[in-house]
Amino acid sequence: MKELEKLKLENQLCFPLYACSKEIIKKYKPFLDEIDLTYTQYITMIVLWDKKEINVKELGNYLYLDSGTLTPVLKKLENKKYIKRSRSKKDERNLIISITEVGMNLKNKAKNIPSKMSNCINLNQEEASDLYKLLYKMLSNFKN
Amino acid sequence: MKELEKLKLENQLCFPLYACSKEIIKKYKPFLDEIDLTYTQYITMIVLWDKKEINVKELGNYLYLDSGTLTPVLKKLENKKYIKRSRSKKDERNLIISITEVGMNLKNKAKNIPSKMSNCINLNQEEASDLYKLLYKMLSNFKN
DNA sequence: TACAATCATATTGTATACAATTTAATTATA
DNA sequence: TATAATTAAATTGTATACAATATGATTGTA
Repeated sequence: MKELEKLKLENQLCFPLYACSKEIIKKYKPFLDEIDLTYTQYITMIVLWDKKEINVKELGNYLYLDSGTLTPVLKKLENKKYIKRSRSKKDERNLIISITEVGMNLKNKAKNIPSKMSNCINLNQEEASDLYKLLYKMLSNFKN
Repeated sequence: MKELEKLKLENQLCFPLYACSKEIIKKYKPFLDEIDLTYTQYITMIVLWDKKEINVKELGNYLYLDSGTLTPVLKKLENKKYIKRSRSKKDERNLIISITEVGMNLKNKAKNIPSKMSNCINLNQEEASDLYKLLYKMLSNFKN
């Protein structure tokens, strides 16, 4: 393909990635509205439902987000009483995020969201699995 | 898979899509900095390099963006003299975006960006092609 | 032809993202 | 052990995104 051909929207891999990501996140909205979470807040809670306790840096490693994004998100989740923010006593630089009981209870309300989302995506099991593998292969390259 | 298993970051298709999209856009940054464009401005210019003239609604259909996002982006591109914004005489509701000569000249400076980006992605031709097809299959489902 | 409905864009408000910088704490080292 | 270097979060500034609403133009229709 010529250089100028490659410079078209339909010939760039990044564009459908960017558009798909946004469109799927829009599909989440009605489900997430029911439990009063944004997508970013949702993926944060997903990590916390699993880990219970984590500092901002580690959380950012999981989510590919930095403190500039996470600080305001975490403050909002704290206002909603889903998490607590407290400094580590061992190392005062670290902010420990821990899930509250209210936050833990939210998991039960969220548990059917993945199934609902699967229904919004027109890929079969195999296609979804292929896509998943390709995306994680790319992601592995970006780590660090 | 159990419902609660699905509620993990590594079991949701949307998350790697969201993370990959952001990480690739970050990879564009040094190349786009050289021609003083953000990613959103870049994909806007890509459409204009091809179409030369288009209204906001149509542009939004290509980019999966609405006027709330595009209006400020287009004003910035106009400030940089890459495009002109003018109302259609046939239908004053339509804002016609047209590329300037300066804007058209930018295409030459941008033409090697796709090749540079390909080098940042650790997928071979076949994998990239598979990924591309899966993403466009998903996207087709979101149109409208 | 009034005027209701629709349409295209702009505006407002909220929530990310992220680069760059700042602040405060900890660690390494002269 | 002072202090330089490093680290973790927070802050600042800029640029999206998008829902909801407003505005002005056009179209459909009673």
